[in-house]
Order: sequence, then structure tokens, then C-alpha cells
Amino acid sequence: MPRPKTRIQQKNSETILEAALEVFSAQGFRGATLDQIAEVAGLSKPNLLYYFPSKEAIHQALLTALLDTWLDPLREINPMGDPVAEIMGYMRRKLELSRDFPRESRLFANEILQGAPRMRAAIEGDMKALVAAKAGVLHGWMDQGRIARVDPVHLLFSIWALTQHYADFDVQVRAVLGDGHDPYAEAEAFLKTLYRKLLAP
Amino acid sequence: MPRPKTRIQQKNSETILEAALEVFSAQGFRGATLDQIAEVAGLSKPNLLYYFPSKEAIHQALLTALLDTWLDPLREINPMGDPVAEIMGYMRRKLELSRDFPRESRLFANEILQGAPRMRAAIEGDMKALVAAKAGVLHGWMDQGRIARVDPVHLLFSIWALTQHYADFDVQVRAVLGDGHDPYAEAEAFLKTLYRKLLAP
DNA sequence: GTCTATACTCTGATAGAC
DNA sequence: GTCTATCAGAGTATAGAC
Repeated sequence: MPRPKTRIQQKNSETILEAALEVFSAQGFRGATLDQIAEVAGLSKPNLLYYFPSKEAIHQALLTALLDTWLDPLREINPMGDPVAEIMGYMRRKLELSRDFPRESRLFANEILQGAPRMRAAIEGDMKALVAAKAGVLHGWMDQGRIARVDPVHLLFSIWALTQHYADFDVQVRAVLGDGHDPYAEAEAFLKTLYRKLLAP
Repeated sequence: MPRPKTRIQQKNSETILEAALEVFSAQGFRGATLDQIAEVAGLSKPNLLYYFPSKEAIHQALLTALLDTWLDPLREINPMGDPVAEIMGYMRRKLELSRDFPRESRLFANEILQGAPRMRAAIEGDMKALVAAKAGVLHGWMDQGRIARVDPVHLLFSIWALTQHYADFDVQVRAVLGDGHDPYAEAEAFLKTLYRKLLAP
């Protein structure tokens, strides 16, 4: 990928990544084709490969940018804040990520589901370290009796599972709910109740 | 697909479906190839296509069988039973499905994630109807004050999300936990606590 | 029923004109 | 920088021998 210098290069790179996100998140890596991405981007296939050296490289660029976005809400948990408010805020921010960036959530889910062939290092490195640090914070709050004692890592897993479910299984959620529902608004109310009860000391 | 009559036909069909499950669940529909399935099955590629008319047909056979297995635990919820015990039992059976049939869970997740192109009818039909029926049962229990009042459908979503997470995101769960953990045993303890608190009237 | 050989299509990537 | 044309390989499916 040539270092985007000019405005036009910058713009085209972004157009390609946007189109690639659309296609990869809906079809998975193998299911997506350069033809589809080119069509969505409104560019020719060889032109895609002028900006990125390969299909693999486009995918990798998306994943690299994604992990940071994905972990940001967790980083924001403040050890000095009010425990329940911090955890509720984290849950809410993760749910907002699902609502506002469902394609990113599905891109991530596709990758993990298939064994994380291109993200394993990041998961075993950055993600694991961050989770360990924040689990320590949660543990401290439990020791102080400020929230109920539960397994801190599984508490984080539960927030991931419950919030990402609404993006990753969107089709199923909407099909089962039927018309006239706002899945994310209902989810927020349900999850608030759930975590308020779970965390009460 | 020829109606399996002889014992050898029966056996080969099963061998193919077992191999196909292995490959489809790990790679998705497009990512899987007949070559891979043939190799895992220990058969030649044309031989696969003697038993099933196409790659599509193999996949369809797996999905059709899957949905029933997947919904069985929900069907077993007994309106006459003890509400908390019934819901806890459902959660536990779903978690056991994730633990004992993780490939089936990932096959299902792959399908939904990509928009359920081959399962939409079943979801909008059987699954939606079953959920509506069981949501009615839950509602009745809430009206009687036997469990806390929460959105019954989102309660079911939460059980799906939390239990399937351990199969679908297995790689991430194990990477983050590190060695020396039994994810499913820990999950069961965590989820028991979670639902006991959530459901307490 | 099972195999080898092969037809045909799709797809990632490159060549080369402009 | 962008396009048309095209190559090479992979992948689904079929033909036909045994």
C-alpha cells in the first residue's frame, strides 16, 4: 500500500476500506471477492490493487484498525470512578458500538469464529493484557465490597456476549422480535436491569 | 442425495456430513472446499457428489438437522415446572450444547452472521413461533410473581448469547483466560449466579 | 459405487496502453 | 492513476472407465 500522500490517494484508500468492510463483514474473508469490493467502491479491480498489494492486505488493514476501536471502551474504565457506574457505562458504550458499528462487530465475529487466523497475536497480547489489568480493578472493587463478588473475566465475557449479540445476530433478533421493535433500546433497558441486580453487593 | 438404503450408503452419508460439519463450521460455506471435506471424510471428491448432488446440498442437510437440535432445549421448558428451575435448566442445557457441540454452534453462527441466507424461513417460522409460545409461559410466571419481571424475549436472547459465546468465541475465551482454566465449568458457575439474581422476584 | 481425468467457471493478480 | 485485457490457479461439477 503506497503511503497515502495526496488528498485523492487518501480518499480512495478510505473508499476502498469502507467498501471492503461492507463486503468482508457480510461474507467473511473467503466469501468476499475483489469484484464485489470494487463494485461497492466504484473502482476497477486493478485500481484496488494499486492501493493495496493484495486482498489479504485490505483485510489486514481493517482488522488492525478495528481492534483498537473495539478495546477503547474497556480502556476507559476508570479505577477511581464509581464501580457500578463504570461497569454500566462500559456496557452501554459496548452496546452503542454494536448499534453504530454492526459491520465492524460482524467483521470481528467472523474472524474469531474461524479461529482468529489473522488476530491471534493481538488477542493473546494486547487484549489479554488489557483484560488482566481491568480484571484486577474489578477484583479490587469486589474486595472493597463495592460490587458483588463474581468472576471478573467472565463478567467481561458476559458484557461482550450480550452486547455483540445484537449486532452479530441482528437478522435473528429482528426476525424473532418481528416489526415494531427497537432492539437496542430494549436491550439497553434489559441489560441495565440485569447488571444492576448482578452487581449489587 | 440418494435415499440411504444399504448400510454402506448410510455410513458414507454420515461420514460425509461429519466431515462437512468439521470444515463448514471452521471455514464458513464459501471458505470450505469439497477437496477439504473429501480429505477429512477419506473419500474422493466425485464420491461426495455421488451421495449429495452439490456442495450446497451438503450444507443444507447439516443446517436442516441442526435447527431441531438447537431448539430442543427450549421446547423442553415445562410450563408446569418450577419457574426458576426450568429457566436454570434451560440455561444449563444450552451451555452443555455449546460444550459438547461447539462445531454445530459455529455452523449456526456462521449462517446467522452472514444474514441467514439459507435459514431465514426457519427462523421467521419455527423459531419465532416457539419463542413466542415460551415467552408467553415466562410472562405468565411473571404475572404470578414467581420470577422477576423482565422482557421475556430478551431474557431468551441473553441465554443464547451467553451460552453460545463460549463455543463461538472459543479461541478468544481460551486465549484471554490462559492455561489452567475450564471455561465451561467457570461459565456455569457464573451464569448460575447471574440468573439466580436476575430472576429473584 | 468408486475412481481418474477433465470441462468449465470464478477469482486474485499482472501487463501494458493511455 | 486508471483502465482493458488477460493469465494462472483454484474450485465445483461431470464424463466415463472399471
